[in-house]
Amino acid sequence: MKDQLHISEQVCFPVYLFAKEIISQYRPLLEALQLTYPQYLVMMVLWECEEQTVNQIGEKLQLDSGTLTPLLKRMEHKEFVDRKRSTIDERIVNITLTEKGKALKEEAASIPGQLMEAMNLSVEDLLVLKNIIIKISKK
Amino acid sequence: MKDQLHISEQVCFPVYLFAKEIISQYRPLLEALQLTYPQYLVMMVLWECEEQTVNQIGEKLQLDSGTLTPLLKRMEHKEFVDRKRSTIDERIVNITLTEKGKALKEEAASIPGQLMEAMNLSVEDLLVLKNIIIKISKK
DNA sequence: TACAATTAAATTGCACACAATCTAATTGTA
DNA sequence: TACAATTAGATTGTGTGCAATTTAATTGTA
Repeated sequence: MKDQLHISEQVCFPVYLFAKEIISQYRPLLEALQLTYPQYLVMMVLWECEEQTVNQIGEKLQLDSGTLTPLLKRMEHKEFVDRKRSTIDERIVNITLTEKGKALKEEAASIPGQLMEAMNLSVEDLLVLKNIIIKISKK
Repeated sequence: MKDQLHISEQVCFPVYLFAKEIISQYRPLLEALQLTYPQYLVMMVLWECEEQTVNQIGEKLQLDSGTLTPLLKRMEHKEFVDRKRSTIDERIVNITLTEKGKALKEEAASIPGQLMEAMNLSVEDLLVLKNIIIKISKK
């Protein structure tokens, strides 16, 4: 039996490396928009629905308040979002897109295509990969 | 044409989520060994070859000195590795396993199996995933 | 042999990521 | 209605991850 504690035998290591590679390919593209990758994910969630609570964003992106609170404050400082505590339930903080945040969507439109080109990926490759991960994750 | 800036259309997001999921499944298993996932990767590299430079470890794991230097210091503090500056070339720091570090391999032997069980993954699933990522990454 | 270029780590600074805890507000229920 | 339980965010602390810079050592070359 092969030694499973061998880096070349690891299956999770390539996933870990690939995820880092993706983010590093996004970095220069997103830098032009003053966004990091997690911030870009938040923007995508907000472009779909312009007002959401911290919790709703966190559920969609699988991030907790310990990550999101400071991240959203940085995005507020860059004037992409507003943070307002709900008057109906004061525990809740509503995140809304600013005009600047909405406008950023146009600039971001070319990012998905640019990324695929940068990584030299085909639509087919990505679909196969995505479907396998979704299939595995769903178990 | 579909809106590519839609979280559900993203291919990279599932990879990012899956990588985080893997690490979170490793966490409780590795905690018993007092290791984090990146530290576990370093240990695997060292179990293969008990003396390596910071650079060699960094190349294998795709991590730079900004990440590795403090990480290795934490591992030194836990007495899993020794850090010794080379006498031949004083720019180089050699990392070696301590006896405690070598012994940890026995305890770690069950981790790969436990992880697959925890994530409910089959060998087939993982091989397919690994091969696709390697194929895509190699382009 | 001087000395510029290169190399290996370390350092600094910023931004996640997450566990654990805390605070304040709301809800459920006796 | 009191009041315990729950909920939403914020905070604290630790550990990556990486860009940029720094320091010290070594190498290449005029």
